[in-house]
Amino acid sequence: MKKPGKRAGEPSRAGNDRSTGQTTRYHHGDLSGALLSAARFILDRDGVSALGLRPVTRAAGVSHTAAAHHFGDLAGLLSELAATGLDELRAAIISAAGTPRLIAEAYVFYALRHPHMFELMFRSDLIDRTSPRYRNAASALFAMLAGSPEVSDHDGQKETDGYDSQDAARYTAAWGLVHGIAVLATDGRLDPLISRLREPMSREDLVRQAILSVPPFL
Amino acid sequence: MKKPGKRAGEPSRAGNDRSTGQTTRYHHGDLSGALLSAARFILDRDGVSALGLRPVTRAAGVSHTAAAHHFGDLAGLLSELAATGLDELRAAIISAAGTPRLIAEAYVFYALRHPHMFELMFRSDLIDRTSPRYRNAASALFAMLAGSPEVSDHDGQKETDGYDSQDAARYTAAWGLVHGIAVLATDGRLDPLISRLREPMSREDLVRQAILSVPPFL
DNA sequence: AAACAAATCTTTCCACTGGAAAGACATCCG
DNA sequence: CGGATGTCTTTCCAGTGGAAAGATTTGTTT
Repeated sequence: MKKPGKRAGEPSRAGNDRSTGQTTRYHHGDLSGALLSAARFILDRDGVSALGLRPVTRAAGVSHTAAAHHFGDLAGLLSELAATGLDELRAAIISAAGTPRLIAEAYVFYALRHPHMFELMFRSDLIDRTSPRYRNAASALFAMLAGSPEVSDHDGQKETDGYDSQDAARYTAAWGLVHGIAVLATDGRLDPLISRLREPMSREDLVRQAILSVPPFL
Repeated sequence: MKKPGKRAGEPSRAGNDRSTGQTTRYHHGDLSGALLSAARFILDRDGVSALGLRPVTRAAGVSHTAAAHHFGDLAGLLSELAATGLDELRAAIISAAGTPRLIAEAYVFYALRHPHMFELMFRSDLIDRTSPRYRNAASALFAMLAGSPEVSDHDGQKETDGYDSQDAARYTAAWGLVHGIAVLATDGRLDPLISRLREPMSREDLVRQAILSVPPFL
């Protein structure tokens, strides 16, 4: 019943590879990396909904179950991909470091430059937030936005009581503001408003003005 | 090749109905309504990801293609469902009418009370935003949040030049703030922060304080 | 070097999805 | 009564993610 088949071909080569003249071996060498870059390519081009297990593995030239060994399941793969996005966002914020206003702009503009990645980063239904890779990237990013809770020095041993209520409230408001603007802008929710503007304005200009219109960011 | 089959049964009854003793007729009578309430029930209980064509139709006791005639496709059904959510949100805002701060709270608290519906309302990949029902509900809601652009009276005939830039910026910021807080809160993104709070606080309290921490809402 | 163990990828299969196409049934309208 | 029309069902199809087991390469141990 089982055909060992494998139509006649070079015995030491496995998959037919596309575009490159490289001979694809049975063991890919760096399949997880290849899958991640294939996924990134598809994400940027076709959006989150195109990030299937089969499309991605097909683009990498392997069978659709090949990813399981490296990432467990689709959510595992997407979690790592999303984590790289969180790292990119954090890097963008760091390089724009300075005033809160610049940080806010960096957050929103990253989303505008990478709308699909930004969407993926917060699609909790697609990713596994408990994945270590994602957890670390997420807490690193949000620690940068909020700062760490103050540490009190008790007899030389440092310990923290956690965030102050007012700080937490301000942090929530700030994050909510930039995140909300980013979500609305990347989802095209502001376009009806933009099209009814007295004098024309780009998305970028509108969100910049919006950030500037909030007193703490002035 | 085709078996007219239909195993022996009562000739004038079509589907086996569940729970109720009602005899389900071939023509349902109000299938679109039944599908919408079944979808709403599933949405509230199991979340957006459970909103499949087959689960919903199954719950309504009809075949999985029965919805096509009424809604076209799944996106059509979900668009109508999301539109009812937009209407609910608008109603909540109206009933809380008054200060901008109360409007902001109404927006966020509706999301906290109906997190799955709130998610669906803004899942552009699942719904058809060009659907008339959704379009109307959306513009009605957002017109209420932003108000209409000022009308200038030119010789008795009213006309509008569109929104002023500053108004649009403030509107974007306000909407972004409440929307962002709602998204982050309903998605559990604030929970790590809450758990590290010095004195314990509920989600509701945190978002309320967050809104209050923004000067325009004071 | 040979034998064995472990890692990596493929094949095959399964349950599930949304939708197209066509048939069956009910109701309305002349 | 007799279509015509609207409504629902049956059947089929191309997809999806993943489980299970086989094939193949690499590493490890003797």
